[in-house]
Amino acid sequence: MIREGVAEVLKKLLDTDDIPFNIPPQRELGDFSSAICLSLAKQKKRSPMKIAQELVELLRLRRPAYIQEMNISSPGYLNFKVDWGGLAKEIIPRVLKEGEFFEKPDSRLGEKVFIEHTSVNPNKAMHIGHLRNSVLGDTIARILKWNGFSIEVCNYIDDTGLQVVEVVTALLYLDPPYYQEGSDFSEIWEKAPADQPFDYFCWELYARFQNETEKNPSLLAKRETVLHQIEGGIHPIAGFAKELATRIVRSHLDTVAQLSIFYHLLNWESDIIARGFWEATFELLKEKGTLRFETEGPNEGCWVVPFGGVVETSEGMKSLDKILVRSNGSVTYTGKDIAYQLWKFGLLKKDFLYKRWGLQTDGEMLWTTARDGEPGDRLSKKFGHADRVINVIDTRQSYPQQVVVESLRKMGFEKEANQSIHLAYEVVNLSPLSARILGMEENGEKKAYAMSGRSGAGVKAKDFIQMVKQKVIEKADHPLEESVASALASAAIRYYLLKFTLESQIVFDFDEALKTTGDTGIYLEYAHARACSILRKAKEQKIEPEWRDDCIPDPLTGTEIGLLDALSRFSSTVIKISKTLRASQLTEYAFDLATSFTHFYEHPDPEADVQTPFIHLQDKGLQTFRLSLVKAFQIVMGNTLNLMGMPTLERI
RNA sequence: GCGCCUGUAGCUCAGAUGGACAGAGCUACGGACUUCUAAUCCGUGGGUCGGGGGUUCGAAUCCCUCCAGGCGCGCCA
Repeated sequence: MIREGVAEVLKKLLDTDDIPFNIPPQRELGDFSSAICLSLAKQKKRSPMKIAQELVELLRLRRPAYIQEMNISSPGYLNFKVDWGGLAKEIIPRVLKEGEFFEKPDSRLGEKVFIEHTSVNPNKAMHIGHLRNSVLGDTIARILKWNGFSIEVCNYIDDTGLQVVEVVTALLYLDPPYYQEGSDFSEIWEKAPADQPFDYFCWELYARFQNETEKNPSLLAKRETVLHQIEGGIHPIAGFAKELATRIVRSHLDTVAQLSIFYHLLNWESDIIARGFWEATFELLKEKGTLRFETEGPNEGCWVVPFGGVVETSEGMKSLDKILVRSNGSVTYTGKDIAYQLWKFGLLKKDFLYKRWGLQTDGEMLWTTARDGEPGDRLSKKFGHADRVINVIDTRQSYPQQVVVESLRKMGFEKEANQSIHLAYEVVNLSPLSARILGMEENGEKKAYAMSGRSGAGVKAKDFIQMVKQKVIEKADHPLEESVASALASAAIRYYLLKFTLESQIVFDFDEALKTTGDTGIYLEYAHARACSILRKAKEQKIEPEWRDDCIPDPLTGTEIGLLDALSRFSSTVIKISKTLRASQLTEYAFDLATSFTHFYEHPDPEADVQTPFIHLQDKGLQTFRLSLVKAFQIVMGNTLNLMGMPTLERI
């Protein structure tokens, strides 16, 4: 609010886009400053001090909002002192009045952002690495929605991939009774024990299958058969696989719902195949001249997108070109992904059929693509046809994602290619200690151990949620209600998974992840609940302050100013993140906001020997001001927590 | 071999567009609860920002190079 006002005036005066701001070394110089004159000195061929002097003169005439005083310091810094009283007069009543809509941008009708996240293979339980994906995607969706975009969140279900095939094969043929052609699968389903979650059962089964194939290669032949039966879509095993995947998807949805993560649509790969997306894409690719059929070389007999031909590497000759259709005629994952990306933008003349999956715990309907669904044009809502597409996928898939985007570009869909965003993040690994706790083999040198569904190595998401909940209960100094413990666990986990930058690999360590003090989601919840408690106590004592502009003290104390400053940075922070898509910038802000409040709470009068609780203040004007500031904090903190998908507890 | 990412305090990490003496949490040590919530707060200690060059009035930030680590370069997904 403050800096933006100054920046606006400076931009007009200087005809520049970028106005950098920073904090001066001494508080006496100003509340913030800019080194813009230093960087302009060269191009204007004048001394920075001269430019600064002139600018200050001009700025005094324009009077940017909330600026009390300006000065310059050597070698040419512009320093600004904020009129904190003036800011308080503007911001506090506005927060109180606007509540959850405080600083919310107008909706940008017509701008639709499609976000795909989670997309876990439906053949085993989720682990904490998958959670990072879901939490990132969900948070970005919330932030973009707040910024006025129309959003559609989708979870892609790869139900025809090898991973599902292997679990199906394992369930049918690893242990007796084995599947007999024509049987109704009831005996097969009974193999899953009733006292264990189905996704956990499959987690172990999948890992076991990997081991068993080494001893018993005939299983690989079985796998091959099952693969074709599922791909064909007609054999009863295809139906069985779909049912298995469906059960796992339910488990996944149940898992992420514990962290308040919901979707609009489930997209099944089997439907992409069944609805002929690939055939349409294949025609389009050929029509646009994007594809090449190889008649010689290592890719002989394949349809490829050229990306640099054949090169020599230390491992021999390799092709940089991307194969979309194998020599046996089958389509690769990247091929299907291009088709899917085209659909997301509404560039494909094919569509899914849709039906309702069910109501989610947030009260919203979840839709799914389905063979027996309705055509999209008969629905009240329209899926796909996005202006921008964000795919939340870990960084290991950067190359194939790039291929998808460049293929769109080669097809002439330049605009759509530019609006295709791969939100890449580093994976979650395990610390040596965590790996040891999980019973993984360590080689004693590595700093991080990759989780692996194949070997069954990893911290399962639901286990982790339960552990954090247990820890929260242990660490509390009073008994916690069940719902409060769950809410705190959810907040702690989301915060932990969001606070790292996208490029930062999370080396998961139980001690670190289970922390309940300091820079954690618990701290944020505690600050919010504390504000609620103050307001509740005040109400109980019949103190219900009515805001008046003349209640603003002069001068304000340092901690009051710190809190006002944090409140004023809310909107610019959220707007910035809608561009950078970096959720860690929101946790950073949230922690700063909570810290500012806690400091204000602990030391409202930092210079005084005694700190008087707000509800005991004799000065009713001051009491009104401080309680209003508490209320304003509680609202903005609540809004911030909502954007991160974290609960807003009124008491802990 | 080529490409991408990372290296900041004992540990885990922030430092968008280059700005004034580099920040936080944890840990260690010393303090503060008859009080609006101590899952908190205050204080102390702790750093040649991987090394070396360069650009610049100014570099953790940009360029080059070297070192160390991770990932990718499948007719897997």
